[in-house]
Formats: sequence, C-alpha cells, structure tokens
Amino acid sequence: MGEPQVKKHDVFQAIADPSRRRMLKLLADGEMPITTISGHFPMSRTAVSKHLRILSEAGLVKERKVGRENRFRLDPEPLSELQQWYSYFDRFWENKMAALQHLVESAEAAK
Amino acid sequence: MGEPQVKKHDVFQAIADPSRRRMLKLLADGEMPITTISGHFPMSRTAVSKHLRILSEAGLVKERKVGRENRFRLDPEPLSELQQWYSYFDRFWENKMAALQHLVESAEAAK
DNA sequence: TTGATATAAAACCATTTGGTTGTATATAAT
DNA sequence: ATTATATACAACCAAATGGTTTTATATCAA
Repeated sequence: MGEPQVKKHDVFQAIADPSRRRMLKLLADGEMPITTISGHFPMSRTAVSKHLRILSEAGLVKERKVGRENRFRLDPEPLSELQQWYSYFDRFWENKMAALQHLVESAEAAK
Repeated sequence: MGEPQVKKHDVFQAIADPSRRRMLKLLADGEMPITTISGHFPMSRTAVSKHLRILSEAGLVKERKVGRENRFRLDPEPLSELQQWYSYFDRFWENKMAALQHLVESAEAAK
C-alpha cells in the first residue's frame, strides 16, 4: 500500500468554481493541451494552468507530456464521492422510485 | 414572474466547506436553533451563524423565528442541481446498469 | 424589574483564491 | 542556427473566506 495520499484539494472544493466545472465538461470531449483549453476561457493561460493544477490535485484530471505539450484528460472517478455524499439526502425525496425518476430526468436534461 | 433571483452563493460553493456539509447532515435530523447547531462545532456561534447565512443564500436551509430563537431546517431541493451537473458524466460509467448499481451502492453506504 | 438567554451586527484580521505580468526553459519548425 | 511555440515558475495584487471579539437588542424567567 502506498502513502495515504493526503489531497490538498478535495473534489468539493475543486468543483466549487464555475470555470473549473466548465473545464471538466470540456475535457469530457477528450484529451487536449492547455492551449486548446485556454482558448475556451476569457482568462490567461497561466490562470487556466492554475485551475488545472487544482483539478489535478483533486484527482479529477490526469496529465501527460507529449513533446512540448502537456495534455490533460478527465478522470471522473473522484466525482463518485460527490454522489456518495449526495445520497445521504435521498430519504428526503418521496421514495426510491421518485429518486430514480429524478435521476433519469436529470440525465435526460444533461444530454 | 418575480425577480431573476440572483443568488450570491450557489449550491456548489455552499457545500465546498466541510463544516457546512456537516451542518447540512446535522440538520437532516430536524429543525434546530443556532445554539444547538453551534454545540456540534469547534467554532464561535457567530462563525456558525455566518455559515448558516451562506447555506440560506444557496437555498439549502430555511429559517423561522420562534420566540427569541431562530430555528433552521434543511431544504435539500437545491441539491438536485448537483445531481443534474453530475449526471453529465454518467456516460463515463460503463453503462446505465453500472450507473444504477453505483447509485444503489452509494445509497447503501450512506445508511 | 432584574437578570439571563438567544441572536444579530459591526469591526477587525490572517489566509486563501483567482487573477495578472514578466522571465525562463524545453521542444519544434525554418 | 535562429525563431516560434508550449509551458512552467515566480512575484505580485485585490477580493473573498473563515474565523475572531465586542457591542447591542429582543425575549424569557425569577
């Protein structure tokens, strides 16, 4: 077993920023270098790089050096922590069927 | 139609803080005044009050004056925005069945 | 009425956050 | 070899965050 992996930034804090949420959705389209990502945001490449660092520390993106590029790709796995926390409040929905209904509807809305 | 309701704090930012996440779980047990809530946290009552203000602005808690007390209760509804955002990444799980499996497991874990 | 209780509100503070610009370095293209 | 590209890194900055203490106000209890 490795180190306990103390994350400086957790997933909740990582997705608190709207720019970072947009970056994750953008990266859902596939791996891309910082310059490409940067083209989608009204801020400096350095600022984008800092956001990606935070996402990386939360385990939500992985990086890979290719030539002079640094390519990023999404790793959605840590988002399951979100799902798990959220599920604590499931009992506040009418019943299981309503919860599933809700899930399906939101899945549709996200298409 | 009323005002567009510009929220100063959104649900993502509200749950970014671990103390606020604990407060929401605590309030899942039912309505309670600030003093009671405050008893569960190693910080001043004023600090707790500020956190509750942020949760209130995000629509996650409702307050009600009863005598000299100010009682807070959970309103989980805005959490559905979380669920909706999360669902965008559903396609990264193997398939729908795996997603449901995952949902059920996390629901179990939260019991 | 005199305290005690529950809370709000204001002022203050250190640290973090989200951004900038400027400089340096490695790689690729001509 | 020279130039252009992709990025990292450091220094800086204003505003937001998460906390404190102090002061004030309303309500309940004796």
